[in-house]
Amino acid sequence: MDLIIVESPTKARTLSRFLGSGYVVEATTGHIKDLPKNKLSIDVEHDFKPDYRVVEKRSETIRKIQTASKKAKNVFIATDPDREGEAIAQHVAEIIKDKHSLRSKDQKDTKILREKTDKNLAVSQYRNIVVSRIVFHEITKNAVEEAIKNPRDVDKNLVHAQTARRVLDRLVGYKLSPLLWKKVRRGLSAGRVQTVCVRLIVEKEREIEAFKSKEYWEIFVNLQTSKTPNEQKNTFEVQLIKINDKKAEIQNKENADKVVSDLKASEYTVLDVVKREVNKSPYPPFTTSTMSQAAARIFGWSSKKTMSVAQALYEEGLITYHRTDSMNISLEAIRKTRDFIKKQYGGEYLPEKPKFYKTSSKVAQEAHEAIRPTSVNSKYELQNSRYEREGEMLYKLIWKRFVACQMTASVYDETTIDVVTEFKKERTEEIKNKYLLRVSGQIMKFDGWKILYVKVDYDKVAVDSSLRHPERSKGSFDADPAQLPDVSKDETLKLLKVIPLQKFTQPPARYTEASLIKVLEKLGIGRPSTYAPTINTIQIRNYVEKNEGKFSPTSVGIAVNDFLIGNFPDVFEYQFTAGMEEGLDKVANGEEKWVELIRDFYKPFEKKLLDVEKKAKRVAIEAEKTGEKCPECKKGDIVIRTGRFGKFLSCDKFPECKYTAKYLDKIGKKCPDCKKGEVIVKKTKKGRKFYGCSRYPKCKWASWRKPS
DNA sequence: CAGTGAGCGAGCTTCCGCTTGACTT
Repeated sequence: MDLIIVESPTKARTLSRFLGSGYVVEATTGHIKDLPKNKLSIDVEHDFKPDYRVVEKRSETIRKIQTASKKAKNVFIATDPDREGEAIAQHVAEIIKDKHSLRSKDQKDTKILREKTDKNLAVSQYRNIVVSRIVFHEITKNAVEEAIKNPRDVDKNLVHAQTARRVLDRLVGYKLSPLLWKKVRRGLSAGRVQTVCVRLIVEKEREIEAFKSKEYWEIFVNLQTSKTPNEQKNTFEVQLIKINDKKAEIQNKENADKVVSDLKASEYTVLDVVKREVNKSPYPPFTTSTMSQAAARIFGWSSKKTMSVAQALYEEGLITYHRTDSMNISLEAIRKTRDFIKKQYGGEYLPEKPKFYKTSSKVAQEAHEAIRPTSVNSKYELQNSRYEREGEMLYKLIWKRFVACQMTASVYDETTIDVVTEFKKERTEEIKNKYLLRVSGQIMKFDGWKILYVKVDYDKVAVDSSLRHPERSKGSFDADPAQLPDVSKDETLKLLKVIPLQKFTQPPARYTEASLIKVLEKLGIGRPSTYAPTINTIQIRNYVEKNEGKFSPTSVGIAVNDFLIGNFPDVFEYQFTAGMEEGLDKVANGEEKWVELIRDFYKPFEKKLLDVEKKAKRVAIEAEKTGEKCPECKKGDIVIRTGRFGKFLSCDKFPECKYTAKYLDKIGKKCPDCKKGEVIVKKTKKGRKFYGCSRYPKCKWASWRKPS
């Protein structure tokens, strides 16, 4: 019997199904060793030696792996092919070795026979067991069999890269958080990822505050061609785009009036009619990031919800792994999908060659495939699940996006009509300006991959606004070309109407979960497994608030942000993680020692730490005023403060006046149960919002959903 | 189901990344 060890229990189940009886497959369920969280667990004085311990919650898992390893002939450690996976592999090797070392202690005659690395043959050998490391990037029988043919030893350099990553994050988090407890408020936290996340939100808010709206004008002209006698199709609308060969920028009413009067006094000639064919390629298959963005935009789901639903689909065997930064697709899946497309839609929907997609992210680890249905032929089934309905919605979204990514482009006919002004003879003297106006539009000639979004029954679920290409903002006015009359070069047109429109520039948009994840991914900050938890953390810490789906910073968030950015600018630079990744790559390649990497970071960091600890004053957090006067001392203002148990009301004359009161976040509705109390918004210890009655504990009504 | 803030000082809070459950007030 051979033992294979993977990370995910679902993966273990899948593997044992198609590998047969010669194999036992066990899962680690993530990391099995880590730094204990109640202390720093890093010996800064002695080369940053980390104190990795077995994770308490995994003791049962570890025991199972150890027991199974005793019966095995070969142990293949098949944890994910990335940095974290290599560290888990190392830890698995250690706990297996421990088991056998224990035996050698008990029974003097059984000891480790050999522990060495050969080039091809692998391996650490204990008595009659061979332990080796294998990797595969897709869950197919082929991939696993290939992997088993190519065993290797655990890559120590890659493990060291993980150690460096882990130690760095621990040092940043566990050195800066206590500093915040001292200088700002108890219970706060800082970290390489979460602090940058808050920073993005704070800086966006400041951009919005600093934003000054500017007036501008867009001018449209309705024209008529005499060539087409057919009444309904002989008019069209063009937009002013250039004045004297320069981009038309009209900033106020005076200028707009001048242009309008010029345009009214002009004659119009067709300068050019350009027709061309435009191809629109399908979108790449989903990754965690793009899937979360799409589900947020289309269904309005939080990333946490999307990930939970995806987890259910994954466990049900309906989709591939959902925490991934990769767009790779197994060749087998591509082949089957191509067969499906040809059969279902016909050859014109099938490109000559399969389409491959590549991640643009430099920090991508690509341990898994893209998110795709495990079988394009399989019908959706997820009965008796709490996510029955949502599961279907998400599955169909994933299914379409994936099948589409292997289909041909959709083809459009694009028509662009350019019109120039000439001046009526009698006014040539007055009007010196030359105006260029344009209209362009596209009409679908061949639907290609868009057939999935137009005709297929699945469409009720995903009328997909994410699929709109961002072609609109090219400065020219788009129209449906079916509505464009057939005009020709040098033709004279009749002016019908000039339409000036006053507009104002809009402030930048606040982040949503989706746009935040997009930026984090672009910056290489955080990983697919941490996007949702990070967004959760910064809300639980009360650094940011989500209102109508948009994030804004709280006064605590702003205070902490300014303190950290002010004192530790380099750690929370947007480029810091990218720099760290570069260093980690060097460690992984054996070009640099991990201890050196950490030392180079820690030396100046520690100095700064001591400096700030000594010099920085305690930061005052601005309390929000309610506008009410204190009923006790009649002098102070009532403000909203945050204590250990959440928000409460107090007098701002504290400590002279000790008035306090409960803070009730009323939504303006009576309790549906007792009809006497008010419905208020409360938060669980974990930070989740729920609705309750203000008369609690007299009335015990509570609900996760907002009462109607 | 009272308590919260400032300060006193005991004992506590805290990171990121890998993986799932247990199941919320």
